[in-house]
Amino acid sequence: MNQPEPRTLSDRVFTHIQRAIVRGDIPGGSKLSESGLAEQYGNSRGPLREAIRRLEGCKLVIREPHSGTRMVSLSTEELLDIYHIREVMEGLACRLAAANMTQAQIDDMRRLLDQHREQSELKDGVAYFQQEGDLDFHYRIISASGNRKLVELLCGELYHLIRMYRYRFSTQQNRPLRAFTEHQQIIDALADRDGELAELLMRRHIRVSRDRLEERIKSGFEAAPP
Amino acid sequence: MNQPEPRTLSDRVFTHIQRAIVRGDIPGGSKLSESGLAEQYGNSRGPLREAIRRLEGCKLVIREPHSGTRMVSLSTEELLDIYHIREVMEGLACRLAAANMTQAQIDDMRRLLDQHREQSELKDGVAYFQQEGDLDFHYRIISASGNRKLVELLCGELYHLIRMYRYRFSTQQNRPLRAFTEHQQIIDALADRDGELAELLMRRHIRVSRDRLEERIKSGFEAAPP
DNA sequence: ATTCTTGATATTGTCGACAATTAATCGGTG
DNA sequence: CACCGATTAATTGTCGACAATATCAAGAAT
Repeated sequence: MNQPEPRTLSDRVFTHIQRAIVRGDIPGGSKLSESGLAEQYGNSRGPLREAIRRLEGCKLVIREPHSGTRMVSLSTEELLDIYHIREVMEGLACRLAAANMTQAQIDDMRRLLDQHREQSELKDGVAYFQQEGDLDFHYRIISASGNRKLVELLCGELYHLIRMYRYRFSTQQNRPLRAFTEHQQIIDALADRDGELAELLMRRHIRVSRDRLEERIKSGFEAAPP
Repeated sequence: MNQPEPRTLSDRVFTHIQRAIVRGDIPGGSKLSESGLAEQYGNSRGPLREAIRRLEGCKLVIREPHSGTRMVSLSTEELLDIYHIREVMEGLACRLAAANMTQAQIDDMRRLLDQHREQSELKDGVAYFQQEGDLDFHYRIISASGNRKLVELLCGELYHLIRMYRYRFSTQQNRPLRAFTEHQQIIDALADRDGELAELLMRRHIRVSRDRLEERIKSGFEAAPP
Protein backbone atom coordinates (compact mmCIF):
# COMPACT_ATOMS: atom_id res chain seq x y z
CA MET A 1 0.00 0.00 0.00
CA ASN A 2 2.88 2.34 0.72
CA GLN A 3 4.29 4.39 -2.07
CA PRO A 4 8.02 4.77 -2.62
CA GLU A 5 9.77 7.74 -1.14
CA PRO A 6 8.55 10.96 -2.69
CA ARG A 7 11.56 12.39 -4.39
CA THR A 8 10.27 15.86 -5.06
CA LEU A 9 8.69 18.53 -2.92
CA SER A 10 5.54 18.52 -4.97
CA ASP A 11 5.07 14.81 -4.46
CA ARG A 12 5.69 15.09 -0.75
CA VAL A 13 3.15 17.88 -0.39
CA PHE A 14 0.66 15.95 -2.49
CA THR A 15 0.97 12.89 -0.30
CA HIS A 16 0.68 14.91 2.89
CA ILE A 17 -2.42 16.77 1.82
CA GLN A 18 -4.01 13.63 0.45
CA ARG A 19 -3.41 11.88 3.73
CA ALA A 20 -4.72 14.86 5.65
CA ILE A 21 -7.89 14.77 3.58
CA VAL A 22 -8.37 11.04 4.01
CA ARG A 23 -7.71 11.18 7.74
CA GLY A 24 -10.20 13.97 8.18
CA ASP A 25 -7.75 16.62 9.33
CA ILE A 26 -9.20 18.98 6.77
CA PRO A 27 -12.90 19.81 7.17
CA GLY A 28 -15.05 19.21 4.13
CA GLY A 29 -15.61 22.29 2.00
CA SER A 30 -12.86 24.25 3.70
CA LYS A 31 -10.60 26.46 1.67
CA LEU A 32 -6.99 25.57 0.99
CA SER A 33 -4.81 28.66 1.14
CA GLU A 34 -1.81 28.45 -1.13
CA SER A 35 0.45 30.79 0.77
CA GLY A 36 -0.64 29.31 4.08
CA LEU A 37 0.11 25.75 3.04
CA ALA A 38 3.33 26.82 1.36
CA GLU A 39 4.55 28.32 4.60
CA GLN A 40 3.29 25.34 6.58
CA TYR A 41 5.29 22.92 4.46
CA GLY A 42 8.23 25.27 4.24
CA ASN A 43 8.45 25.58 0.48
CA SER A 44 7.38 27.89 -2.26
CA ARG A 45 3.97 28.14 -3.84
CA GLY A 46 5.10 26.48 -7.05
CA PRO A 47 5.28 22.86 -5.90
CA LEU A 48 2.20 23.42 -3.80
CA ARG A 49 0.16 24.55 -6.76
CA GLU A 50 1.26 21.48 -8.68
CA ALA A 51 0.19 19.26 -5.81
CA ILE A 52 -3.17 20.98 -5.77
CA ARG A 53 -3.63 20.44 -9.48
CA ARG A 54 -2.91 16.80 -8.97
CA LEU A 55 -5.47 16.61 -6.20
CA GLU A 56 -7.86 18.33 -8.56
CA GLY A 57 -7.25 15.57 -11.08
CA CYS A 58 -8.09 13.03 -8.37
CA LYS A 59 -11.31 14.92 -7.65
CA LEU A 60 -10.34 15.43 -4.04
CA VAL A 61 -10.49 19.21 -4.28
CA ILE A 62 -12.51 21.60 -6.40
CA ARG A 63 -10.95 24.70 -7.76
CA GLU A 64 -12.61 27.75 -9.20
CA PRO A 65 -10.34 30.11 -11.11
CA HIS A 66 -9.11 33.21 -9.34
CA SER A 67 -11.08 32.25 -6.30
CA GLY A 68 -9.30 29.36 -4.69
CA THR A 69 -9.49 25.64 -4.14
CA ARG A 70 -11.79 23.96 -1.69
CA MET A 71 -11.83 20.54 -0.19
CA VAL A 72 -14.63 18.42 -1.66
CA SER A 73 -17.77 18.47 0.38
CA LEU A 74 -18.97 15.15 1.66
CA SER A 75 -22.47 13.85 1.68
CA THR A 76 -24.08 10.67 2.78
CA GLU A 77 -25.58 10.39 -0.70
CA GLU A 78 -22.16 10.15 -2.25
CA LEU A 79 -21.12 7.50 0.23
CA LEU A 80 -24.14 5.41 -0.75
CA ASP A 81 -23.36 6.05 -4.41
CA ILE A 82 -19.88 4.67 -3.85
CA TYR A 83 -21.28 1.54 -2.27
CA HIS A 84 -23.38 0.95 -5.37
CA ILE A 85 -20.26 1.21 -7.47
CA ARG A 86 -18.31 -1.03 -5.15
CA GLU A 87 -21.03 -3.63 -5.37
CA VAL A 88 -20.70 -4.13 -9.10
CA MET A 89 -16.99 -3.50 -9.42
CA GLU A 90 -15.88 -5.75 -6.61
CA GLY A 91 -18.30 -8.34 -7.89
CA LEU A 92 -16.44 -8.16 -11.16
CA ALA A 93 -13.15 -8.36 -9.31
CA CYS A 94 -14.28 -11.58 -7.65
CA ARG A 95 -15.37 -13.11 -10.91
CA LEU A 96 -12.00 -12.36 -12.45
CA ALA A 97 -10.03 -13.33 -9.38
CA ALA A 98 -11.66 -16.75 -9.34
CA ALA A 99 -10.08 -17.36 -12.72
CA ASN A 100 -6.74 -15.64 -12.19
CA MET A 101 -5.79 -16.13 -8.56
CA THR A 102 -2.91 -18.48 -7.81
CA GLN A 103 -3.23 -21.15 -5.17
CA ALA A 104 -0.56 -19.36 -3.14
CA GLN A 105 -2.62 -16.19 -3.10
CA ILE A 106 -5.65 -18.12 -1.92
CA ASP A 107 -3.66 -19.74 0.87
CA ASP A 108 -2.34 -16.34 1.87
CA MET A 109 -5.84 -14.97 2.13
CA ARG A 110 -6.91 -17.88 4.29
CA ARG A 111 -4.03 -17.11 6.65
CA LEU A 112 -4.97 -13.45 6.63
CA LEU A 113 -8.52 -14.29 7.55
CA ASP A 114 -7.32 -16.44 10.43
CA GLN A 115 -5.34 -13.50 11.74
CA HIS A 116 -8.38 -11.30 11.51
CA ARG A 117 -10.45 -13.83 13.39
CA GLU A 118 -7.93 -13.92 16.22
CA GLN A 119 -7.80 -10.15 16.43
CA SER A 120 -11.55 -10.03 16.22
CA GLU A 121 -11.90 -12.45 19.11
CA LEU A 122 -9.40 -10.55 21.18
CA LYS A 123 -10.89 -7.15 20.68
CA ASP A 124 -14.49 -8.27 20.77
CA GLY A 125 -15.45 -7.33 17.28
CA VAL A 126 -15.30 -3.59 17.16
CA ALA A 127 -11.57 -3.52 16.66
CA TYR A 128 -9.85 -0.93 14.56
CA PHE A 129 -7.81 -3.66 12.96
CA GLN A 130 -10.96 -5.29 11.78
CA GLN A 131 -11.58 -2.12 9.80
CA GLU A 132 -8.24 -2.13 8.10
CA GLY A 133 -8.38 -5.88 7.87
CA ASP A 134 -11.66 -5.66 6.05
CA LEU A 135 -10.17 -3.19 3.59
CA ASP A 136 -7.16 -5.43 3.20
CA PHE A 137 -9.37 -8.38 2.34
CA HIS A 138 -11.12 -6.47 -0.39
CA TYR A 139 -7.86 -4.93 -1.53
CA ARG A 140 -6.27 -8.30 -2.11
CA ILE A 141 -9.11 -9.69 -4.15
CA ILE A 142 -9.15 -6.60 -6.32
CA SER A 143 -5.41 -6.84 -6.83
CA ALA A 144 -5.75 -10.48 -7.80
CA SER A 145 -8.34 -9.73 -10.45
CA GLY A 146 -5.66 -9.06 -13.02
CA ASN A 147 -7.61 -6.11 -14.37
CA ARG A 148 -5.18 -3.22 -14.06
CA LYS A 149 -7.72 -0.50 -14.64
CA LEU A 150 -10.01 -1.98 -12.04
CA VAL A 151 -7.18 -2.00 -9.52
CA GLU A 152 -6.35 1.56 -10.42
CA LEU A 153 -9.88 2.82 -9.93
CA LEU A 154 -10.83 0.88 -6.82
CA CYS A 155 -7.56 0.93 -4.92
CA GLY A 156 -6.56 4.35 -6.15
CA GLU A 157 -9.51 6.67 -5.97
CA LEU A 158 -12.46 4.98 -4.38
CA TYR A 159 -10.68 3.44 -1.43
CA HIS A 160 -9.26 6.77 -0.42
CA LEU A 161 -12.80 8.06 -0.34
CA ILE A 162 -14.05 5.03 1.58
CA ARG A 163 -11.38 5.48 4.20
CA MET A 164 -12.17 9.17 4.37
CA TYR A 165 -15.82 8.51 5.02
CA ARG A 166 -14.94 5.94 7.64
CA TYR A 167 -12.95 8.54 9.48
CA ARG A 168 -15.68 11.13 9.25
CA PHE A 169 -18.75 9.10 10.02
CA SER A 170 -17.09 6.47 12.18
CA THR A 171 -18.68 3.96 9.88
CA GLN A 172 -17.70 0.89 11.79
CA GLN A 173 -19.58 -2.12 10.71
CA ASN A 174 -20.80 -3.57 13.94
CA ARG A 175 -21.42 -6.94 12.42
CA PRO A 176 -17.91 -8.38 12.25
CA LEU A 177 -19.01 -11.97 12.81
CA ARG A 178 -21.40 -11.99 9.93
CA ALA A 179 -18.91 -10.16 7.72
CA PHE A 180 -16.32 -12.69 8.71
CA THR A 181 -18.52 -15.59 7.68
CA GLU A 182 -19.23 -13.89 4.38
CA HIS A 183 -15.54 -13.39 3.75
CA GLN A 184 -14.99 -17.06 4.41
CA GLN A 185 -17.70 -18.02 1.93
CA ILE A 186 -16.16 -15.78 -0.69
CA ILE A 187 -12.75 -17.35 -0.30
CA ASP A 188 -14.27 -20.80 -0.53
CA ALA A 189 -15.90 -19.84 -3.79
CA LEU A 190 -12.61 -18.46 -5.07
CA ALA A 191 -10.83 -21.66 -4.07
CA ASP A 192 -13.45 -23.63 -5.99
CA ARG A 193 -12.81 -21.37 -8.98
CA ASP A 194 -16.51 -20.60 -8.98
CA GLY A 195 -16.46 -17.09 -10.35
CA GLU A 196 -20.19 -16.79 -10.70
CA LEU A 197 -20.79 -17.65 -7.06
CA ALA A 198 -17.91 -15.48 -5.85
CA GLU A 199 -19.36 -12.51 -7.71
CA LEU A 200 -22.80 -13.10 -6.29
CA LEU A 201 -21.50 -13.44 -2.74
CA MET A 202 -19.37 -10.32 -2.94
CA ARG A 203 -22.21 -8.28 -4.37
CA ARG A 204 -24.52 -9.43 -1.61
CA HIS A 205 -21.83 -8.78 0.98
CA ILE A 206 -21.46 -5.18 -0.09
CA ARG A 207 -25.17 -4.68 -0.65
CA VAL A 208 -25.88 -5.72 2.92
CA SER A 209 -23.32 -3.23 4.19
CA ARG A 210 -24.92 -0.54 2.09
CA ASP A 211 -28.40 -1.37 3.35
CA ARG A 212 -27.31 -1.20 6.95
CA LEU A 213 -25.58 2.08 6.28
CA GLU A 214 -28.62 3.53 4.57
CA GLU A 215 -30.75 2.41 7.47
CA ARG A 216 -28.52 4.14 9.97
CA ILE A 217 -28.48 7.29 7.90
CA LYS A 218 -32.23 7.44 7.56
CA SER A 219 -32.74 6.93 11.27
CA GLY A 220 -31.33 10.31 12.10
CA PHE A 221 -27.70 9.51 11.82
CA GLU A 222 -25.62 12.61 11.29
CA ALA A 223 -22.03 13.27 10.50
CA ALA A 224 -19.69 14.65 13.07
CA PRO A 225 -19.79 18.47 13.08
CA PRO A 226 -16.99 20.19 11.21
CA MET B 1 -20.30 17.64 -23.00
CA ASN B 2 -18.57 20.97 -23.53
CA GLN B 3 -16.85 22.61 -20.67
CA PRO B 4 -17.14 26.31 -19.98
CA GLU B 5 -14.47 28.63 -21.31
CA PRO B 6 -11.15 27.93 -19.67
CA ARG B 7 -10.31 31.10 -17.87
CA THR B 8 -6.73 30.40 -17.08
CA LEU B 9 -3.74 29.42 -19.15
CA SER B 10 -3.22 26.24 -17.21
CA ASP B 11 -6.78 25.15 -17.89
CA ARG B 12 -6.48 25.93 -21.56
CA VAL B 13 -3.27 23.96 -21.88
CA PHE B 14 -4.79 21.08 -19.94
CA THR B 15 -7.79 20.93 -22.25
CA HIS B 16 -5.64 21.13 -25.37
CA ILE B 17 -3.29 18.36 -24.32
CA GLN B 18 -6.14 16.19 -23.12
CA ARG B 19 -7.87 16.59 -26.44
CA ALA B 20 -4.63 15.91 -28.29
CA ILE B 21 -4.21 12.71 -26.34
CA VAL B 22 -7.77 11.57 -26.94
CA ARG B 23 -7.63 12.38 -30.62
CA GLY B 24 -4.43 10.45 -31.03
CA ASP B 25 -2.24 13.39 -31.99
CA ILE B 26 0.26 12.30 -29.40
CA PRO B 27 1.76 8.82 -29.88
CA GLY B 28 1.47 6.47 -26.93
CA GLY B 29 4.53 6.40 -24.70
CA SER B 30 6.01 9.52 -26.23
CA LYS B 31 7.72 12.05 -24.06
CA LEU B 32 6.18 15.43 -23.30
CA SER B 33 8.82 18.13 -23.26
CA GLU B 34 7.99 20.96 -20.90
CA SER B 35 9.93 23.67 -22.62
CA GLY B 36 8.79 22.49 -26.03
CA LEU B 37 5.12 22.53 -25.10
CA ALA B 38 5.51 25.81 -23.28
CA GLU B 39 6.89 27.42 -26.43
CA GLN B 40 4.24 25.72 -28.53
CA TYR B 41 1.44 27.16 -26.45
CA GLY B 42 3.19 30.47 -26.03
CA ASN B 43 3.33 30.58 -22.27
CA SER B 44 5.71 29.85 -19.47
CA ARG B 45 6.52 26.48 -18.01
CA GLY B 46 4.58 27.17 -14.82
CA PRO B 47 1.03 26.73 -16.12
CA LEU B 48 2.21 23.90 -18.29
CA ARG B 49 3.61 21.98 -15.36
CA GLU B 50 0.33 22.44 -13.52
CA ALA B 51 -1.57 21.09 -16.50
CA ILE B 52 0.72 18.08 -16.60
CA ARG B 53 0.17 17.42 -12.92
CA ARG B 54 -3.53 17.48 -13.54
CA LEU B 55 -3.16 15.02 -16.40
CA GLU B 56 -1.12 12.90 -14.05
CA GLY B 57 -4.03 12.91 -11.63
CA CYS B 58 -6.28 11.72 -14.48
CA LYS B 59 -3.83 8.91 -15.22
CA LEU B 60 -3.37 10.11 -18.78
CA VAL B 61 0.36 10.65 -18.39
CA ILE B 62 2.99 8.99 -16.25
CA ARG B 63 5.74 11.02 -14.74
CA GLU B 64 8.96 9.88 -13.22
CA PRO B 65 10.82 12.47 -11.15
CA HIS B 66 13.72 14.31 -12.75
CA SER B 67 13.23 12.31 -15.88
CA GLY B 68 10.12 13.61 -17.56
CA THR B 69 6.53 12.77 -18.25
CA ARG B 70 5.36 10.30 -20.83
CA MET B 71 2.05 9.73 -22.44
CA VAL B 72 0.44 6.51 -21.14
CA SER B 73 1.12 3.50 -23.27
CA LEU B 74 -1.85 1.80 -24.77
CA SER B 75 -2.50 -1.88 -24.92
CA THR B 76 -5.31 -4.02 -26.19
CA GLU B 77 -5.38 -5.67 -22.77
CA GLU B 78 -6.30 -2.39 -21.14
CA LEU B 79 -9.04 -1.77 -23.66
CA LEU B 80 -10.55 -5.16 -22.87
CA ASP B 81 -10.18 -4.41 -19.16
CA ILE B 82 -12.15 -1.24 -19.68
CA TYR B 83 -14.92 -3.13 -21.40
CA HIS B 84 -15.22 -5.42 -18.40
CA ILE B 85 -15.60 -2.39 -16.20
CA ARG B 86 -18.09 -0.80 -18.54
CA GLU B 87 -20.15 -3.97 -18.49
CA VAL B 88 -20.81 -3.86 -14.77
CA MET B 89 -20.89 -0.10 -14.33
CA GLU B 90 -23.22 0.66 -17.18
CA GLY B 91 -25.36 -2.24 -16.07
CA LEU B 92 -25.63 -0.48 -12.74
CA ALA B 93 -26.37 2.79 -14.50
CA CYS B 94 -29.27 1.13 -16.31
CA ARG B 95 -30.69 -0.33 -13.14
CA LEU B 96 -30.60 3.06 -11.47
CA ALA B 97 -31.83 4.93 -14.53
CA ALA B 98 -34.89 2.71 -14.73
CA ALA B 99 -35.88 4.04 -11.34
CA ASN B 100 -34.78 7.64 -11.70
CA MET B 101 -35.33 8.62 -15.32
CA THR B 102 -38.13 11.04 -16.06
CA GLN B 103 -40.63 10.34 -18.81
CA ALA B 104 -39.31 13.35 -20.69
CA GLN B 105 -35.81 11.91 -20.68
CA ILE B 106 -37.10 8.62 -22.02
CA ASP B 107 -38.97 10.40 -24.80
CA ASP B 108 -35.84 12.35 -25.64
CA MET B 109 -33.86 9.19 -25.95
CA ARG B 110 -36.45 7.68 -28.26
CA ARG B 111 -36.14 10.73 -30.50
CA LEU B 112 -32.36 10.49 -30.36
CA LEU B 113 -32.51 6.88 -31.42
CA ASP B 114 -34.76 7.80 -34.34
CA GLN B 115 -32.18 10.32 -35.47
CA HIS B 116 -29.47 7.73 -35.26
CA ARG B 117 -31.51 5.32 -37.31
CA GLU B 118 -31.98 7.89 -40.06
CA GLN B 119 -28.28 8.70 -40.10
CA SER B 120 -27.49 5.02 -40.02
CA GLU B 121 -29.71 4.39 -43.03
CA LEU B 122 -28.20 7.30 -44.92
CA LYS B 123 -24.60 6.40 -44.28
CA ASP B 124 -25.07 2.65 -44.50
CA GLY B 125 -24.04 1.74 -41.02
CA VAL B 126 -20.39 2.49 -40.80
CA ALA B 127 -20.96 6.17 -40.21
CA TYR B 128 -18.79 8.24 -37.97
CA PHE B 129 -21.88 9.73 -36.42
CA GLN B 130 -23.05 6.29 -35.44
CA GLN B 131 -19.90 6.13 -33.33
CA GLU B 132 -20.57 9.37 -31.53
CA GLY B 133 -24.25 8.53 -31.45
CA ASP B 134 -23.50 5.29 -29.70
CA LEU B 135 -21.43 7.11 -27.13
CA ASP B 136 -24.20 9.65 -26.72
CA PHE B 137 -26.72 6.89 -26.05
CA HIS B 138 -24.60 5.44 -23.29
CA TYR B 139 -23.73 8.88 -21.99
CA ARG B 140 -27.35 9.81 -21.49
CA ILE B 141 -28.25 6.69 -19.59
CA ILE B 142 -25.28 7.13 -17.31
CA SER B 143 -26.21 10.74 -16.69
CA ALA B 144 -29.77 9.71 -15.88
CA SER B 145 -28.64 7.21 -13.28
CA GLY B 146 -28.56 9.88 -10.61
CA ASN B 147 -25.34 8.46 -9.19
CA ARG B 148 -22.95 11.38 -9.33
CA LYS B 149 -19.82 9.36 -8.71
CA LEU B 150 -20.78 6.94 -11.44
CA VAL B 151 -21.22 9.80 -13.87
CA GLU B 152 -17.91 11.25 -12.83
CA LEU B 153 -16.01 8.03 -13.37
CA LEU B 154 -17.64 6.84 -16.57
CA CYS B 155 -18.14 10.13 -18.38
CA GLY B 156 -15.01 11.71 -16.99
CA GLU B 157 -12.18 9.26 -17.17
CA LEU B 158 -13.22 6.10 -18.90
CA TYR B 159 -14.95 7.67 -21.86
CA HIS B 160 -11.91 9.73 -22.71
CA LEU B 161 -10.01 6.49 -22.84
CA ILE B 162 -12.70 4.77 -24.91
CA ARG B 163 -12.64 7.58 -27.41
CA MET B 164 -8.89 7.50 -27.48
CA TYR B 165 -8.83 3.80 -28.27
CA ARG B 166 -11.45 4.30 -30.95
CA TYR B 167 -9.19 6.79 -32.65
CA ARG B 168 -6.14 4.55 -32.41
CA PHE B 169 -7.55 1.20 -33.33
CA SER B 170 -10.40 2.44 -35.50
CA THR B 171 -12.64 0.34 -33.35
CA GLN B 172 -15.76 0.82 -35.31
CA GLN B 173 -18.40 -1.64 -34.40
CA ASN B 174 -19.50 -3.01 -37.72
CA ARG B 175 -22.73 -4.29 -36.36
CA PRO B 176 -24.81 -1.13 -36.15
CA LEU B 177 -28.11 -2.82 -36.89
CA ARG B 178 -27.79 -5.29 -34.10
CA ALA B 179 -26.53 -2.60 -31.77
CA PHE B 180 -29.47 -0.48 -32.75
CA THR B 181 -31.95 -3.22 -31.90
CA GLU B 182 -30.26 -3.72 -28.56
CA HIS B 183 -30.47 -0.02 -27.81
CA GLN B 184 -34.15 -0.14 -28.59
CA GLN B 185 -34.67 -3.05 -26.23
CA ILE B 186 -32.84 -1.23 -23.47
CA ILE B 187 -34.99 1.84 -23.84
CA ASP B 188 -38.10 -0.30 -23.76
CA ALA B 189 -36.96 -1.84 -20.53
CA LEU B 190 -36.26 1.60 -19.10
CA ALA B 191 -39.71 2.79 -20.15
CA ASP B 192 -41.19 -0.22 -18.37
CA ARG B 193 -39.18 0.73 -15.30
CA ASP B 194 -37.76 -2.76 -15.38
CA GLY B 195 -34.36 -2.12 -13.87
CA GLU B 196 -33.40 -5.74 -13.62
CA LEU B 197 -34.01 -6.36 -17.32
CA ALA B 198 -32.38 -3.09 -18.36
CA GLU B 199 -29.26 -4.02 -16.42
CA LEU B 200 -29.15 -7.46 -17.97
CA LEU B 201 -29.61 -6.12 -21.49
CA MET B 202 -26.96 -3.46 -21.11
CA ARG B 203 -24.46 -5.91 -19.69
CA ARG B 204 -25.07 -8.29 -22.54
CA HIS B 205 -24.85 -5.45 -25.04
CA ILE B 206 -21.41 -4.46 -23.83
CA ARG B 207 -20.26 -8.03 -23.35
CA VAL B 208 -21.03 -8.81 -26.97
CA SER B 209 -19.04 -5.78 -28.08
CA ARG B 210 -16.17 -6.94 -25.95
CA ASP B 211 -16.28 -10.45 -27.31
CA ARG B 212 -16.21 -9.22 -30.88
CA LEU B 213 -13.33 -6.94 -30.04
CA GLU B 214 -11.39 -9.71 -28.37
CA GLU B 215 -12.01 -11.92 -31.36
CA ARG B 216 -10.66 -9.31 -33.72
CA ILE B 217 -7.62 -8.76 -31.54
CA LYS B 218 -6.78 -12.44 -31.30
CA SER B 219 -7.06 -12.91 -35.04
CA GLY B 220 -3.98 -10.87 -35.72
CA PHE B 221 -5.48 -7.46 -35.34
CA GLU B 222 -2.81 -4.88 -34.64
CA ALA B 223 -2.83 -1.24 -33.73
CA ALA B 224 -1.80 1.41 -36.20
CA PRO B 225 1.96 1.95 -36.05
CA PRO B 226 3.14 5.01 -34.15
C1' DA C 1 -32.07 51.32 6.13
C1' DT C 2 -30.71 49.26 1.94
C1' DT C 3 -28.21 49.02 -2.16
C1' DC C 4 -24.76 50.33 -5.34
C1' DT C 5 -20.25 52.20 -6.27
C1' DT C 6 -15.53 52.47 -5.30
C1' DG C 7 -11.38 51.83 -3.45
C1' DA C 8 -8.10 48.86 -0.49
C1' DT C 9 -6.54 44.34 0.46
C1' DA C 10 -5.61 39.74 -0.09
C1' DT C 11 -5.31 35.78 -3.00
C1' DT C 12 -4.48 33.66 -7.18
C1' DG C 13 -2.14 33.47 -11.93
C1' DT C 14 2.06 34.03 -14.60
C1' DC C 15 6.73 34.72 -15.56
C1' DG C 16 11.85 34.51 -15.83
C1' DA C 17 15.97 32.98 -13.48
C1' DC C 18 18.65 29.78 -10.83
C1' DA C 19 19.66 25.11 -8.64
C1' DA C 20 19.50 20.05 -8.87
C1' DT C 21 19.37 15.95 -11.26
C1' DT C 22 19.51 13.08 -15.18
C1' DA C 23 20.90 12.02 -19.95
C1' DA C 24 24.47 12.38 -23.45
C1' DT C 25 28.99 13.01 -25.19
C1' DC C 26 33.61 12.26 -25.39
C1' DG C 27 37.91 10.54 -24.17
C1' DG C 28 40.57 6.87 -22.19
C1' DT C 29 41.73 2.04 -21.24
C1' DG C 30 41.69 -3.16 -21.34
C1' DC D 1 36.56 -2.86 -30.83
C1' DA D 2 34.00 -2.85 -26.66
C1' DC D 3 33.50 -0.97 -22.21
C1' DC D 4 33.88 2.31 -18.50
C1' DG D 5 34.31 6.94 -16.29
C1' DA D 6 34.21 11.94 -16.22
C1' DT D 7 32.85 16.15 -18.11
C1' DT D 8 29.30 18.63 -20.58
C1' DA D 9 24.68 19.55 -22.10
C1' DA D 10 19.83 19.40 -21.53
C1' DT D 11 15.84 18.87 -18.86
C1' DT D 12 13.44 19.07 -14.71
C1' DG D 13 12.60 21.12 -9.93
C1' DT D 14 12.29 25.26 -7.13
C1' DC D 15 12.08 29.95 -5.98
C1' DG D 16 10.89 34.93 -5.55
C1' DA D 17 8.75 38.79 -7.82
C1' DC D 18 5.18 40.96 -10.47
C1' DA D 19 0.50 41.23 -12.74
C1' DA D 20 -4.42 40.10 -12.80
C1' DT D 21 -8.50 39.09 -10.51
C1' DA D 22 -11.67 38.52 -6.82
C1' DT D 23 -13.10 39.55 -2.01
C1' DC D 24 -14.16 42.78 1.43
C1' DA D 25 -15.09 47.36 3.53
C1' DA D 26 -16.41 51.83 3.65
C1' DG D 27 -18.96 55.49 1.96
C1' DA D 28 -22.49 57.79 -1.01
C1' DA D 29 -26.87 57.88 -3.22
C1' DT D 30 -31.75 56.52 -3.40
